[in-house]
Amino acid sequence: MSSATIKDVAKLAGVSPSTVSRVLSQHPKISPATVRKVKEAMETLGYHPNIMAKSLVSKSTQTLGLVLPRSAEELFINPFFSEVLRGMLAYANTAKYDLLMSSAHSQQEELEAVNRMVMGRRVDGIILMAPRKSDPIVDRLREHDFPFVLLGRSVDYDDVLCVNNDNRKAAYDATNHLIEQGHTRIGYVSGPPDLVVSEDRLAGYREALAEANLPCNREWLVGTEILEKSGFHAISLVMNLPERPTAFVIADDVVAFGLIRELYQAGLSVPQDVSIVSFNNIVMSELSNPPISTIDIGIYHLGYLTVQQLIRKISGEAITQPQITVPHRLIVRGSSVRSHK
Amino acid sequence: MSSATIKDVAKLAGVSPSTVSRVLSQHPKISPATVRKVKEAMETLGYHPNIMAKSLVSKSTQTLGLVLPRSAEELFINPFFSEVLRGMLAYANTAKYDLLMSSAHSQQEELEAVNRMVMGRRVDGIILMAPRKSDPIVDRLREHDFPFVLLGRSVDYDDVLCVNNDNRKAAYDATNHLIEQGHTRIGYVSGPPDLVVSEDRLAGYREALAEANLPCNREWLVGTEILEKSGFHAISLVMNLPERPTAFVIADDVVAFGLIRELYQAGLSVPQDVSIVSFNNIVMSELSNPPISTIDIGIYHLGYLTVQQLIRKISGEAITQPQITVPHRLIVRGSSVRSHK
DNA sequence: AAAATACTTGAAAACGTTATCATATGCCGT
DNA sequence: ACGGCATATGATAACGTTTTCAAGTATTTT
Repeated sequence: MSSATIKDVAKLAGVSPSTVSRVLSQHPKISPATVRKVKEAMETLGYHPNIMAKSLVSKSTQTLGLVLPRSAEELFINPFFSEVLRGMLAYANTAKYDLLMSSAHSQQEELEAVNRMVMGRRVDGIILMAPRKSDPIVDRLREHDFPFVLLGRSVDYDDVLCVNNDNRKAAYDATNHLIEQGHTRIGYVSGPPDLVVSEDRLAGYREALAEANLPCNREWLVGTEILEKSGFHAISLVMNLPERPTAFVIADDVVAFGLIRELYQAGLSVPQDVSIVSFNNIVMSELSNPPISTIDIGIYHLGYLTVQQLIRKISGEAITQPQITVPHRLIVRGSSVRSHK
Repeated sequence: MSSATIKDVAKLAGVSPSTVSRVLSQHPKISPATVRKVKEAMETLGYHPNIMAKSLVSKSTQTLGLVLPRSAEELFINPFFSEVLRGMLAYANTAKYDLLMSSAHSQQEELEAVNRMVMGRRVDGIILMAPRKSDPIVDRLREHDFPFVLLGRSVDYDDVLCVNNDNRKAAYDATNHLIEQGHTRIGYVSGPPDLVVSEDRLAGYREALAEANLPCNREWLVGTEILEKSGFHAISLVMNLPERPTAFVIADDVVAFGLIRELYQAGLSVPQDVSIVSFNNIVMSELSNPPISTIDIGIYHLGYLTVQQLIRKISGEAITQPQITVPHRLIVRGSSVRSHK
């Protein structure tokens, strides 16, 4: 039951394939009568254009590539990912684009996947998530002048499209909030250290402390992976220090969840003994006990705008602002304010 | 900078395009010397095959379609989705398949997306998530004899491929666990009512109650959407009844989170006043306070096996078992056991 | 040593579209 | 009424692969 081709439609409608193609692409100079005939024929045959053939000649696939970074395991478990994907799909959908996803377990596979997509002309543009410092793939795509957009900040070039938060400022705000609550010993639990975002946030944290003339003890810097479990031991180490922090800025809500639980088991409670501010404002941060104070970074928007920028680039629209910053805002909840001091 | 074609490679290597194609597809009868020459040429030209052209003639795209249901908003916010996607991508990756995602806001769009993918020969097979009772898309794909797999149970046909849990038994187990803890008034908070899975779980819940000769009060059945917020009001209603439940089976961990918080705000605590068992075992259910007792349904596996089945079907392998059931297991945590009775 | 057989390569036709160019028809101005 | 000019359609050549068929060369068989 192989599907009908443009020729079948042409034959049934009594016109040439060219005419059918013109009807398909809504060519202006075509008589209403013919349009009707052709559409009728398409209907009765259940015709749908073969996208491969179409792409082959028109060189446009209406598809965007999304290669998941090799740290996908971490990302995935985090609701951050589904939310950003939701934003991406939302815009893609309005522009009639689809998303082609590929996952990679190693940098080698990552490069292969990009090559398959890009060089194989399988996608019109590509989205790169969570860039590391100086990513070879970025260089590659830049050389080939292939449309792509970074979800995150570009370290090396300032002409590449990217959509990002002001992570430095966000961490600065988070830290400042804790300072305003009267904390003087504030720790930091970071994400994967080679991610650009981790670096930026650490900088903002440091800046806020410096500005308030507060100490930034190396021992209070927990360098955990984004997965919640890995940080556990580190946390107990920190909390057993003679001079232990009374508050933490945490790079991710999921990590915060783990931390709260860990502290609870150690007999410490949030926010009475330790205050907490984290990042992302995932749905469950509001439902936690206590609810988690967090920086809402507009994840959905991040995804939405990323795709919007990419599609603009592909359509050849002039891009006035290659680097977009999505605003963040601090949401204060129970984890960082003690009801009765 | 348009990329090199197979002809360019052929010219540089001094052979015919056919030969290059044969090298590409690892044809057996081709001399080692030629292979070397051709590979060299491909290397220097940075050649990558054009997948569109390849698919056009070979009629295989190495791509699987995933159309997100119109209730995607709900699904997405739930970590369930990223986990199942992770499993899907993992297997797809090993088999060198990519995933083409499309989101739909209405049933109309859903059908369009499937048509674009299937009739446009853009994918080799398609994954359908969270099927509703008697889905027209299933009928359609069946008619066309197009490879597809259901993540969930097929209500109407027993020859369609599907990967599922024994949701009836899972709910039965969850309910039984609460009964064993001594509860006699057990409520149920369900997911979207038109989903097959909701129906199955409700049945299991009822069965367990009936078997234990316990009442199944209609007023204790909270029909919430899967999003955590919607259930709030309903819950307060239930808890204000003269004869209120002392335990709940909850269709989803995220809903459980919301419920615990809501109860807490009403001055009730878990598990002292109300016990809870839910479904999915998302990462955060372990990190909750108290940790949530839940049925682990093997989400990752669900996704992994779904793609495995689909690819088997596509490859024409004989499928002995069209319907696969992924085992579940009850994980007892703090939300359902009172430390000191 | 001739014939049969195996192995390796090339030429050309397909796959289902779009796009360019040419052609036929009807209409207008003079 | 006739050359010119829109307007609507058709023929044909791409697009970059794979695949079938045939042919050329090397190797074996009798």
